[in-house]
Amino acid sequence: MRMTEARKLILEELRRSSKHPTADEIFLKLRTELPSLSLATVYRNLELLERLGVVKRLELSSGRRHYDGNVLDHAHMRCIECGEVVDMPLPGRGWLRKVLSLSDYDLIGINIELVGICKRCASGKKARKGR
Amino acid sequence: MRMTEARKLILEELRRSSKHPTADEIFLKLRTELPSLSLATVYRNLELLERLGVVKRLELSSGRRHYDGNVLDHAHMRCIECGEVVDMPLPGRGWLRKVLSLSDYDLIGINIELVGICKRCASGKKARKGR
DNA sequence: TTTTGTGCAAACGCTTTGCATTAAT
DNA sequence: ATTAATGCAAAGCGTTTGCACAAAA
Repeated sequence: MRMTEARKLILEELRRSSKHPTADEIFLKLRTELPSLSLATVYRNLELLERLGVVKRLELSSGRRHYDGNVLDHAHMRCIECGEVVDMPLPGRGWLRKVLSLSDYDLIGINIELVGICKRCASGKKARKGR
Repeated sequence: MRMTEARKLILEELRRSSKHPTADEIFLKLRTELPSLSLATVYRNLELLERLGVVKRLELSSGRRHYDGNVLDHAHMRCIECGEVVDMPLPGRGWLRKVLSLSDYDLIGINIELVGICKRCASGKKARKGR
């Protein structure tokens, strides 16, 4: 694996921000620093970084895929108005034990998405940008 | 709202099975009973039934959207090998209270997806069909 | 008879891929 | 020099939509 300019920037961007960006948000952001960058490269690198376990793919119900530079497990809260996503703690061990005992599954991962309206949107102060 | 043949069959199918089908799984299933049915109609009815709160849209990380005839809140466990989805209980109230106190959001809904491998797939007895 | 619902096919939005070219090693 | 990585454009795939027609009410 070669450490290319694109790769480095994408990883830095994910590590730097806590904003859980989508592929094209990353693309638009980095385009200024690396004008030759293409969206396909962003997608390819995100897939690779995810396979390496360096970055986490978030399956939110926004229709788009989000990425997270923080691999430690946590849940997410998404605002249905503006699309903002913030980190939340996981439920306690008790629930997990219950789930495992009920299911007969080998657990690989957990995706927890809380959906709501953030304070700013609730008070009508922020422009709509997501769905 | 008119109770058409298509509508009735789609709703029945969702109520009957605990399989959390996708739009096109429903389409393929009902095609035998109602050959004139089109995929677009399935999509339109699912959206309508969801708006009515009669059916629930599941945001799983399979790339496709699943629907659930059980509107009561519960989590889901998905097998990454065969795509099977089974119901699981929600975490306890304690975690919810913590999340709400930390977030400043008005909570609207919760999507919890556990990802794992079911017993049959783990023992190599079932054919791959999902992702 | 009036609308709502439908089938069809085209459009859409995000993601993936084939291929020729570029650039890390 | 070798081969992974890239840009571009096209293809893919699930979902949505415009429109003329069909069928509930």
